[in-house]
Amino acid sequence: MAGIHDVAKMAGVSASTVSNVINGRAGKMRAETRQRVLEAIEALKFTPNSAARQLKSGHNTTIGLIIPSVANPFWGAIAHQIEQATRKRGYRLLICNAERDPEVEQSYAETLIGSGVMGVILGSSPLNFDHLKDLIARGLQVAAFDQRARESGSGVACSVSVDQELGGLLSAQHLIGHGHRRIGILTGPVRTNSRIGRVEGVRIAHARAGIPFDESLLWQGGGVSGFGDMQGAELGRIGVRELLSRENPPSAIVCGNDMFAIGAYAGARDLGVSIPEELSIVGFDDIALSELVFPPLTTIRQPTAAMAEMVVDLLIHCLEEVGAPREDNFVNIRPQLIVRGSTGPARRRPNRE
Amino acid sequence: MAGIHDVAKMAGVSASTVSNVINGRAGKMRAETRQRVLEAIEALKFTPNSAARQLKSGHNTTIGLIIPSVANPFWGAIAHQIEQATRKRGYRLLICNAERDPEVEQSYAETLIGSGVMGVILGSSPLNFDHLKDLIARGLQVAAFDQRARESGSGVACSVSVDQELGGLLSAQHLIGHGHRRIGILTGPVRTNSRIGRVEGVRIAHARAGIPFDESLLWQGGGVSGFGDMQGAELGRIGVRELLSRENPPSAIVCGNDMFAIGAYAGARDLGVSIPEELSIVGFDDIALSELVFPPLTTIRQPTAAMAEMVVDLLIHCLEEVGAPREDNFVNIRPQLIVRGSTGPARRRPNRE
DNA sequence: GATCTATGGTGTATCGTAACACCAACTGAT
DNA sequence: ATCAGTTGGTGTTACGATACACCATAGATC
Repeated sequence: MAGIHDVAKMAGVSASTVSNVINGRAGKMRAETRQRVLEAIEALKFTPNSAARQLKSGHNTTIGLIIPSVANPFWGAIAHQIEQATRKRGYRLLICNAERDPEVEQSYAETLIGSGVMGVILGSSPLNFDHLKDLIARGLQVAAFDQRARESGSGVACSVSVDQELGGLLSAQHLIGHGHRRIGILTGPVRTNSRIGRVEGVRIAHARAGIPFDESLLWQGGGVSGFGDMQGAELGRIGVRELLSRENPPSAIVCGNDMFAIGAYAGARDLGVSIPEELSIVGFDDIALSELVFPPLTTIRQPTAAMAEMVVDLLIHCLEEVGAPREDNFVNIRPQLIVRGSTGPARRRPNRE
Repeated sequence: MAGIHDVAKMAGVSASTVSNVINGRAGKMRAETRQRVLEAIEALKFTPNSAARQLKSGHNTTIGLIIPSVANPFWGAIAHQIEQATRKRGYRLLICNAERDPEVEQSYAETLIGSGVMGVILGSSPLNFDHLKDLIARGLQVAAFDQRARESGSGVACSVSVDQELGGLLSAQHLIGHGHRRIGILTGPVRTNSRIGRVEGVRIAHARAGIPFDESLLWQGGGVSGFGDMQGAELGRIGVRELLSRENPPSAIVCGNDMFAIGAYAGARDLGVSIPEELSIVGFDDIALSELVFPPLTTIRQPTAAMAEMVVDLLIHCLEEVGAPREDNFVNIRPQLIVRGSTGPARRRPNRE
């Protein structure tokens, strides 16, 4: 492996000059010298050793992304968009899978900080950031994605999120507007701020319409320890079957995300229940698939491309200008209800009682 | 940020001893000393700086994964499984999105090598590895995933892949067995070895059955420059509409992957064509979604979990034992036909001629 | 009592780069 | 002729962890 000195020797200059060439300080030398150095770099296939580089400069241009699961297309798409946004700004992205497990998250964050990363985007929407407090104290900048980091006490530098509560509200209002009175919820464990917000929105919609929300219709799948991110669709399938087998089943279901909804399609089919005639379903996220399944899924759209650009912008800003976080570092975006074919008027319910 | 010296000072030992503690050379010191060091590490929240560490040792325990697109659930799942396998072996994984673009691939590979990564798993199945030749010459170990690296001239260290040709063969044979005589193919540009293999398999099945393969039914979407990995489903939708609008449309379609197939479902629906009664569809990959869509998708299963373990094993082996690559570093796995509901007997075709 | 050998450490060079303080040579003005 | 300013560099040091050679002390052996 060629080092900067080899290049310097070949070009007949000092290592410092080579360093200057590499780092674009073109004004510091003659064009001719620069050319010679460039040729030597080319000839020796020299790549600056980033370990050494960041050892000296103390930081690097990599940011980390910690998400629940790349296996969920929503997070896959997000990762993809964040990666693009990151690359456009001259940074690189390190993607980590943490399954929402605080320990794994912490371990990855430590790994990241150890490799010089100073900024991390966290997609898991945890209830608190205690597990990262030490890291934050050591200078790690954390951007929360998927929840608004309200109390500045958390130490989070910035956040970008859809207004989860509004999303839940919109989906439930849409259903209520169609005459649905018993609305179920299918979600992973309601132990993250994003899910809490969504469920709360559904409750508020009920309250506003003067309809009681039956807590027994809140189905949470994903086990005691897990969060059901990997197997969202499978859980949706199971959950819907369970809800529909009840005494007094719901006529509509709000899903924690689109994968749950797609699983719910399968579960409803298993039972011979047709959508939207007998059961209305609303998703959340608006992944690309939502439009392709049948019936096309009514869902809450998160403008992920714009959000990706935004977090990356905010985080890099926090990284480069070490000012105190301002209030507008915490962005809340209005989600949008996309009405497609999976929701319809509530049919007269065969009154069993 | 605490360094090793701060820890050393606090524990009243030298930096060397701290280093020994960190690196598990427990025999080198008294248990009591070790304990003191450990406590100091804890108190100072010390994380070894991996940049400095790998500067000295020259390498690190990170491997890279370069895939076409995390936005495709197949690759998302693969990334997830490779990440798990990697972590189990004490390595970390750097995931990169390269869209099959040789230039982006090369740039990421350079970035990776610059950050000390010595092994990369490549999922893009390119026709050749010329763009990585220089990097390989500089010591980068490349594992090909999704294609068998036949000629050792490529410099690839190992490979794990499903037998693509066999996959194509199985899917086409299944359809031919159901009486289909006009079989279409829906795929991204046939400019990667994996796709070439799959298509070739379909051709072979035709040849064996003595049926001519109509080349005009090979639909390739994804543009001249792109590879159609991000928008597979969208392309499948467009492609199927195009094929079905022909004079003499196919009665069955083999799809390049499951996302194409799912898109094809939507396209067929757009045209009011029912699956499998009027059109049979076979996918490739067997992603989790395949079982959930309706009708459940007949597809070719790639045993991704096992394959992920295998590549990681092989690559780490190549990394650690610097022996010459043996023949069994190149694994070819038999894919499996999973028959579900999207394929059925060919109906009598309304003979338009 | 002298020497040997574990045991349990320490001191320091080293990795490849960047930052920073220099400096040589030339130009043009006085 | 002298000086200031500019251009185009050079030399040295520091970054943080590690490997390796080295060393101090205690107890064992002759």
